[in-house]
Amino acid sequence: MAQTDTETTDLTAERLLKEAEALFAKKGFEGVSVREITTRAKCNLAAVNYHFGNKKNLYLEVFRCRWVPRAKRLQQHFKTGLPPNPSLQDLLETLARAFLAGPISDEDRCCHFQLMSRELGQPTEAFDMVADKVMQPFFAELAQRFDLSLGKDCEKDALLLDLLSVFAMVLYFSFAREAVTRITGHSYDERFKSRLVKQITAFSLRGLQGDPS
Amino acid sequence: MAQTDTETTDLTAERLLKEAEALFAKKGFEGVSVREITTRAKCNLAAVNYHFGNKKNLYLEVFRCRWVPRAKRLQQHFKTGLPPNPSLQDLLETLARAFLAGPISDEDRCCHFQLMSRELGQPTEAFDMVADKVMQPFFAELAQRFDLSLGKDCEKDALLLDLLSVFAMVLYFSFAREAVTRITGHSYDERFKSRLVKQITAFSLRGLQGDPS
DNA sequence: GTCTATAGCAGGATAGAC
DNA sequence: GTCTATCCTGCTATAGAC
Repeated sequence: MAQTDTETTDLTAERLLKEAEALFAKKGFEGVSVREITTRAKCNLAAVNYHFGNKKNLYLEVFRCRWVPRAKRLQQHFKTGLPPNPSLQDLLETLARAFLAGPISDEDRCCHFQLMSRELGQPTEAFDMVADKVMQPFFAELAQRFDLSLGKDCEKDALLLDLLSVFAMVLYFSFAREAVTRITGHSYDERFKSRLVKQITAFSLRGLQGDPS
Repeated sequence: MAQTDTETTDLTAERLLKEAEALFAKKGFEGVSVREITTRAKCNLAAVNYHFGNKKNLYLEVFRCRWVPRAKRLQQHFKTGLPPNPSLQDLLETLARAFLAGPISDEDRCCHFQLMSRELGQPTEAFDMVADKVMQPFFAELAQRFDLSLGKDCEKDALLLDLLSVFAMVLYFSFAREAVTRITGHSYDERFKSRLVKQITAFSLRGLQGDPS
């Protein structure tokens, strides 16, 4: 019912955003044509320019309207999935599971991390938004939570590098599926994804605290 | 002196490969035009088609003639950098240092990992070559070396996942420099790169063996 | 808000002179 | 082996009918 003026009930624009996201993730900004996007979205070639002004702005809106909200949802899922007084292992396992096997479709997950890794390697304007709205606040919050569980002997700097290391694994196992499959021989079924969550949890738990016993 | 017939003294082709690699790494295959490559290589537009047939084949030759040899050099540097009876820490530190601060220019290093991460996320024909000629043999060799240092209680499967986890960090800290800089506030000077080597070594050492004491 | 039609340009590739 | 000139396709973006 109540809707802002910028986000009216515009099914065409929604379809465009959806298809554009999938294609940008798969082929990159330059690898996709407006024609391909509009064809897939079953609308007219001119629709991109009408709704978003130009191709580049469509790309930015994909991040604004789809990527950032999904990232927030994943963060939320992590938070609500935590037990009351989470141990370090709880934190790591809930985190890994939220990102690797969280409450979104596998297709969306691939899409999400593909777009992310493209921006990580080749930052554009979208990266600024992601860094400000998603990465910085989330890492700040994570740092706090882990700080509590780790005791007092860790400097801020070291903790951030540790968190980045954990994040590196999450990202790698999400976006380099083909390579992981080649090396390990496993395909990404539910069983293997669960195995990966355990791997990241166990490896990081030891990595973070040194001695688990 | 002795030269194969496919790799004659062709300075233009060399320049093309060099400039093409830098541009493909920076902007991706679709983001670069043949015109841009030939302009940078200070040669004629037709040179790409004359020497390599077409743009796609130039991309493949970049991997064949530059990427794979560089990867082999890095692997070699890792091997010769190891002490006679390497401990687990020796293995990890030498490995991390070879890739993060090894015997190539920083420009080449960025280039190398950018191309790699593009192929990891979006495998093309080049990925097959890299997987067969570089990844598979290197991981097999690493698995052997780490197996010796770790004792008998590790299954092959778990070891591979551990190695992939280490590799995930190496890759992430190499190709996501912008994000790492935003989160940590550090720029990639020699000091910070050394810090990263220590981080990966220490984190992985604990992650791999559980109890460092 | 959606369409067709098209302007205007940049892209990869090639032919043929030198 | 290198050049110029050019073909032709495909692209983004826009104008204007409906």
